[in-house]
Amino acid sequence: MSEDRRRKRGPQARAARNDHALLEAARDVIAAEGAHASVSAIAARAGVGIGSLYRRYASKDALFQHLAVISLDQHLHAAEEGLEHDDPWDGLAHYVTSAISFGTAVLNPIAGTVDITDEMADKNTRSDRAVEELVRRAHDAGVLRPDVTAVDIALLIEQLSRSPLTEQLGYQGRADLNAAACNARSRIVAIALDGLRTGAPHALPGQPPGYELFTERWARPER
Amino acid sequence: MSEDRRRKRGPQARAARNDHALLEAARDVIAAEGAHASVSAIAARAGVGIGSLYRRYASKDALFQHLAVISLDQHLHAAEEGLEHDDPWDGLAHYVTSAISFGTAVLNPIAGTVDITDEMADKNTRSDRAVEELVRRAHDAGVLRPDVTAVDIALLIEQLSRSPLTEQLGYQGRADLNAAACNARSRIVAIALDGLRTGAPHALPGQPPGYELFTERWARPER
DNA sequence: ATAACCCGGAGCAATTCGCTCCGCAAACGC
DNA sequence: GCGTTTGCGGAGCGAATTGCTCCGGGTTAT
Repeated sequence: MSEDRRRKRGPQARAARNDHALLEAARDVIAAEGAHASVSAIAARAGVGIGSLYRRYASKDALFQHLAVISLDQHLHAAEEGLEHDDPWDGLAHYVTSAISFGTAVLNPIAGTVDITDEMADKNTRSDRAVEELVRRAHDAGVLRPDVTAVDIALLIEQLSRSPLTEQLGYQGRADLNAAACNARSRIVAIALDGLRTGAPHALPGQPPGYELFTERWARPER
Repeated sequence: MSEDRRRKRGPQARAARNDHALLEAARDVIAAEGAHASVSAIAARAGVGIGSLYRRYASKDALFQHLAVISLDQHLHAAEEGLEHDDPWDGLAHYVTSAISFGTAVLNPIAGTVDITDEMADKNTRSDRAVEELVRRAHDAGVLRPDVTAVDIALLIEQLSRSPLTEQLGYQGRADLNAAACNARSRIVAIALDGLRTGAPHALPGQPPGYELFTERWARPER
């Protein structure tokens, strides 16, 4: 086990890697289970003991708080990156796919457990503004269907960010299933994006998924 | 409280209504929280005591089992109804919207807790076949984009069936929020359907949603 | 009024939770 | 080489939550 952790030397490097793994694990588990996610599940998914978790974060709430700050940052960053694209559609699509891929999903589930600082509220406002600007640009360019609003897009992102349990199960030593889930999700996102867009459909990414993503215990006849 | 329950007379009528409310509540709560949903949450959402729940179902597992059977029936029924439409697109769209609206979402979360009878596996096979037929018809008619498979659609349905917590919160005496959530969801479904379809976008249903669906505690500046 | 019926929720044992604490292994100074 | 330091993992604690039982109270029919 420690073999994997020694690619960079020193205890500090391992600590940093653990910290990152913890945040990512927390994001995934919360996206799948909501705010009820247990610390032991998060630690297990990160491949870390709960002791290590509590050395870095004073409490579960502190972890969630930190996660909320980070997610808010990522969200704002994705929106601003979108505005940097010259092409209005590319900008909007970049924002939507980014927001879905790192879990904007965590923000709403844990919104009740963290306390929102002024700085966080400010970032939230700024990203809302940026998204509205992205939408306006796309509307003006005629590439986004005119009856879709920024709120529609926000809700779509929230809906598509929630992980089905499949991904969680797939993680435990089943990298193949995890990859299949990523592929399937990217196709769904592409479908939704084409639903937002005016004009002809755009080719779907990846390979068509098979039935393996559905719970195996749910007996599906071989075909 | 009992005033509301006496629209139809007699204890049997009330019992039947309770039973229906229980199943619907279980469906909603599971769609929002997964298989970890607690019986007390289900009973509370149905507006009945836990005693009444346990008079009708021997255990939590029994309730889940019954719910799985019913959902499987509804799912198969929706697919077969879709095949009865003459228009291939209408048939597919009917299936997708139906499957999303009553929670096909419950099936996968609870697949591990129920035991699957031969009859259930058979129904599952039949609905898979029916969906594939729906997809084939739509492909042949050229109304469904050719790179979308039946599995893509199944995964899309699963993703869109999962309820955000908003709806759960909205339920508790906030009919307005619940209606807003339904409206917002129907728009998202319509967007996804347009992403599946070839040709020009189809008008979105309902009214553009506002930000009220996001957790209120997540401070959004009034605009 | 009496009997039959069903509903709701307090309360029980068991499980799960967030969290603390301590024994252990790896890196460092000598 | 050996002690020191540092961070790790997980057994185990009390508290909270869980699935479930059981009984007092209210409603309907007679």
